[in-house]
Amino acid sequence: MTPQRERILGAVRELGHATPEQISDAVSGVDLTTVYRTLELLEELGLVRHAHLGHGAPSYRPSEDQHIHLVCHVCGAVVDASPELINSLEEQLRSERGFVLDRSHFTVFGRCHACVEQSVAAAD
Amino acid sequence: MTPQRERILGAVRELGHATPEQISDAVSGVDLTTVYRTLELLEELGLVRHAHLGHGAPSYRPSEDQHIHLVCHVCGAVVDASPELINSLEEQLRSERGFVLDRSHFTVFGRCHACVEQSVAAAD
DNA sequence: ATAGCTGCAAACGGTTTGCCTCACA
DNA sequence: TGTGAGGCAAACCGTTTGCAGCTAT
Repeated sequence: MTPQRERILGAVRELGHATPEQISDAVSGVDLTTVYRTLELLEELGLVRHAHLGHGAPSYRPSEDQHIHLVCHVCGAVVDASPELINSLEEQLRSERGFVLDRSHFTVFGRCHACVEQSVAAAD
Repeated sequence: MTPQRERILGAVRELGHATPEQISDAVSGVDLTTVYRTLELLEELGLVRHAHLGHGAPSYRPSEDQHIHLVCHVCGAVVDASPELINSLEEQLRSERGFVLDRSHFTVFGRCHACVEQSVAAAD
C-alpha cells in the first residue's frame, strides 16, 4: 500500500459514490492514470466496487455499501435501495439457470416517483 | 422515412442485438453519424430499444423483443431471459417507491453457469 | 425558398497504453 | 540491481457537434 493507494481508497470511502474523475479531484497531485490503475487493483482485492449509474463514467464505492441502485432516466436521480428486493430474482436465476447474480453491480433504470407524477400531470 | 432510415431499422431487426458500429457495417454507405442520429429517432418513436450489455457500446434491438438480459462478467456471454422474472421486483418498486422500472433497459450482471462451474473446479 | 436529412471532419469524454523515471526491497 | 509504482503524453474507442451540400417539398 503506497501513499497514493491509501489516499485513493480513503477518497472512495469518503465520497461514497464517485467517478474516477471525482476521485482524482479529491486526491490532488495524484495522476488520473494512477486512479484508474488503483481502482482496478482495489476492486480485485475486494475493497471497492463499481456500478454503472447512467451513460457516463462508472461510480465507485466501498464494498461495505451493500445496497442496489435505482436510477431515473428522466432526472438522473440515483436512489439506494435494499438489496433484499432482489432476493427472489437471485434465487430464481440460480436455481433455474445456474446464473449467479452480482448484487454489487445491480442497477435498475426507470422513472422515479417525482418524474412519473410530473408526466401524469403534463398529460392533462 | 428516408432510405437510410429504412435500412437502419431493417438492420436492427435483422441483427437482433447490435451496436451502432455493427449496424453501420451492415448498412454500408451510410455514415456512422447518421446511424447514431437515426437510432435516437427510432428510439423516440418506440421502434427500437437499447440496453447496456457490458462496458462497451450499447446494444440496440427491435422493441418487439421483450426479454431481459443476463450478462456474464467472466466470459461476456449474453443470455436472454423471460421478462416475467422481474414481475415482483417491478411491483414492489412501484408500490413501495413509486418507481416505474424500465424493463427494456434491464440487465443483470453476474456469472453464468459455465463460468461458475469452472471457478469451482479451479478451486480444487 | 425552405426545412430537414446526410456526410464529412473535428471535437469530445472517458479510458488505456507506452515509456521513462523513481523508490525501494 | 531489478521489480514494480507513478507520472506524463499520446493513442484509443464511442459519441456528439458544426457546418456545408443536397433533396424534396
